[in-house]
Amino acid sequence: MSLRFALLALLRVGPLSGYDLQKQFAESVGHVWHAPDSQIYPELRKMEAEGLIAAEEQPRGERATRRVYHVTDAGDDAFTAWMRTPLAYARVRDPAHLRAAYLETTTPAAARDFLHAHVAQWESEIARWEDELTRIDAVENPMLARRLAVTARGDRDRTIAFKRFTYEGLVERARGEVAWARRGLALVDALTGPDGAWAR
Amino acid sequence: MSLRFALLALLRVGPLSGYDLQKQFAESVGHVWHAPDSQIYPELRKMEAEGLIAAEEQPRGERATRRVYHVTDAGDDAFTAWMRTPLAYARVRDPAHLRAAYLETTTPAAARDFLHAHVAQWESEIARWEDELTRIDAVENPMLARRLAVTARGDRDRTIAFKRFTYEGLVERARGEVAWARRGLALVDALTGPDGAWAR
DNA sequence: AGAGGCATGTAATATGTTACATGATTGT
DNA sequence: ACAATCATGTAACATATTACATGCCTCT
Repeated sequence: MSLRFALLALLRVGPLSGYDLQKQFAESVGHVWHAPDSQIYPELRKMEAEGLIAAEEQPRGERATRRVYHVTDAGDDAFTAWMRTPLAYARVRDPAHLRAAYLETTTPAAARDFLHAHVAQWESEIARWEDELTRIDAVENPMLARRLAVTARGDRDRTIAFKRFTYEGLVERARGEVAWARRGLALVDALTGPDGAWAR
Repeated sequence: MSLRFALLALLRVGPLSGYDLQKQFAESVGHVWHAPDSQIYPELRKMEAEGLIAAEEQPRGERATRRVYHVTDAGDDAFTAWMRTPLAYARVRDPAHLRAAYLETTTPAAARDFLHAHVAQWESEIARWEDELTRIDAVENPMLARRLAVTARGDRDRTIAFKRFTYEGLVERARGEVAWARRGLALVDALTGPDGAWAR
């Protein structure tokens, strides 16, 4: 359900072809809401059918065409309406915490592997998001630059402020995950005997 | 994919009917991995077809029967194998952070509503999980009590320790969400003019 | 002529959500 | 007799994942 609003958010900045959209997606909203190309193209068609966006076909070379999408008034309304609607929170469904709850059923080695992987996973996400943060500060992100170009002076600070707010939140959450997993590693150590098996 | 392992984790403690399982689920693993009844019953049938669990039909009154499931050796193997397998991390897909990234496109009032709802959402989760934590300490949780009853003395501490570890992690993460949203509220205040609209 | 990127998808499968449906049994 | 709760699902739909498929255009 959120995918279409992520797409609308990008298209509201200016028209884009499906391909461009998909590329930009990966390096902006994609950090927050991942979607593969194979989901984006069909969703664009559906949104077109529902009148939220419209395509302009542009010739590309002799035979090929590309479809450049723009947001319709209906699409704009749908987006702003969504922004005013309470979010539907999904129930918790978290594989890492599910596994954590049963770590005593496996070996200390497997428990450590899991926790190390958790640290690595979130550290790599932190790296991506911090990278985004520095690019936000430098206004290097292509999508953000386009956005700021069409944005009135007074709005720029807000746009940047909420981007920073968003990514800082993600980074902090990820740091929490890392800290949690490290505490888990300490716990495994504390529960392990000198022979490497669980202490008795 | 994780649902079946959540179910196996519960059934490994001892046989349960689909109904009992579903009830216990809601107040143990369900805090970590939510699933509605309508997903549990079919999954049990699938797991039975795959030989991970087996059902024993018990008469209930004159006409009715209940199917009591237990874990087979194959199911036990599947569970321990899963515990040793690296977790597949899903890509980030987070509606709240998606919306946060575009808060400048709505009114300050709508932004505040969203952030207040975020605080409320996570505070209610915190309450549930902290409740679980006190019940873990009191060994009041029926599922945990059953589990400890079939668990050798030395394993009890570990079982409890990892449960605590899991729920503490959830609570901390949720606290992070609350703190983040509160910072967002302060940010909205800072960006709002005396007329209640965005400052220019 | 060939590589790399532009451009757009389909198909099959898995997973999850929502709403609906039905009837038996037990305790009051 | 009736309510609560035990007990087990089906159907329809929405969403997401993975793998595969196809062909043009531009630059070297």
